[in-house]
Amino acid sequence: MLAEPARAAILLALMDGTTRPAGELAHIAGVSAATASAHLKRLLEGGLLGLHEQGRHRYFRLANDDVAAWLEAMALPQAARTATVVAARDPALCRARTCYRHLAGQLGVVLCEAWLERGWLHVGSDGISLLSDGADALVQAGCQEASTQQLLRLRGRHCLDWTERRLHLGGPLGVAITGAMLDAGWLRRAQRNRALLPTPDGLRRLAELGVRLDS
Amino acid sequence: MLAEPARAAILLALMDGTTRPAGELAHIAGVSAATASAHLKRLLEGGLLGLHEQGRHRYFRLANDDVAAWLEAMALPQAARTATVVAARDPALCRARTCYRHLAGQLGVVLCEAWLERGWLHVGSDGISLLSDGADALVQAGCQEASTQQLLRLRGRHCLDWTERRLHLGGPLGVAITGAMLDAGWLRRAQRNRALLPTPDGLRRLAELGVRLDS
DNA sequence: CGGACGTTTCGCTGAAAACCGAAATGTCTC
DNA sequence: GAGACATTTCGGTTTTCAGCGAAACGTCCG
Repeated sequence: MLAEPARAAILLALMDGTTRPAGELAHIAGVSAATASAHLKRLLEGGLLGLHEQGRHRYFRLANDDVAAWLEAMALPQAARTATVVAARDPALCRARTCYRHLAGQLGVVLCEAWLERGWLHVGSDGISLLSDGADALVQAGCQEASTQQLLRLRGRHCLDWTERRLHLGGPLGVAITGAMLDAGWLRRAQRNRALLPTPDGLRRLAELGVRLDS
Repeated sequence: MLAEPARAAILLALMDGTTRPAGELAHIAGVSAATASAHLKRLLEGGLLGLHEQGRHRYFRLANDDVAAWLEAMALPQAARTATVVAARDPALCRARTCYRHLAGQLGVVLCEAWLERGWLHVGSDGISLLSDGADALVQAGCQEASTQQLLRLRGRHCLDWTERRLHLGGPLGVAITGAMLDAGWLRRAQRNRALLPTPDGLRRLAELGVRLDS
């Protein structure tokens, strides 16, 4: 499936969680609409893509979080070679970005590390869970959008960061926490790419929670 | 690389950590020696295989643990469909087996779970480490082959089990612990497949370390 | 209704590569 | 040194499939 450059380009373009019509994906992949249509059909039948039809448009997205995690894992060996190049090109992308739908980059790694240290995150055999101390702290710091009940139920998983080469928090729990921070205005999505820009207020709140960026 | 069934079969055959000559791999993949030779050349140049030449034989193996982990990750979606079939076919394989070179199956999952519970394993952002309590217990239980100094330095990583659907201990630390248990005679390799057979003595020792199999 | 637009289907071409048999290479054994 | 064996290289055939243009289909808009 990923052996074809055109298909890889399509999947890569969707890895930020966006939803795009067929024509745009054809342009991104650099092939004709007819060719792209054939690829999209195969990816759809292979269960890698999801589809949302609306009028004469057909919007494609990754099928689910598992697919995104799988693609991240697949891309690791290749990314190891070009990681330095990517990192040097965009510092913002290196500091904080979305890894599909959860927080990655320096900020993601530091958060995972700090909260493990404080005992807010617990690693069990069924995944990573957020303990009540952590959930309470998150809400008290102003992240009211986070539903404590929900956060305690969700489980996360480790995800290897291809710029930092260290673990950060992914899975449903990671997605929920990242979403709550976006809703609370701590982070803002960049227009151009997958970068996440911390707001001044967000930086302050995160520091209260033990998440400090060196630079 | 994996798009070709013949190449996939070759890699799959080497995933148990074995080392096999070209002719055998050709037979396993169901292609002629000439075809297999071409595939092996590509896999070698691609850095996926390692080579050990001995006389007129050329023995191939996976290049390193990273490749094995990568293949495991690749195979996950497919394994999910056929997992039940495989599990039903061989109970021994389901209880304990090698996942490349570390312990997997029920025994691997239970070990990881129990030692996390006891605080012998610690999950940090740089991987999973064995704390001195755990290393001491392992040696005291009779696993003298384990070098305490070395074990404390090594780091492990989570590995998702495709029969149990839960996490177990992989990475260099997992390999070292599994190797020590094999050397100590707690486990024995099966002839036919990747199964690991616990010896009566091994079962007793493992139970002392909190690793109990239900059945 | 009719034209513009996004998308898919169809028919076809060309290039990549998987595959095999035969021959060549290198190694072991007698 | 001769023959058996494992493996690779070479030459050639066949299969596979990405890719495109043209046509067909369905939707939106005036």
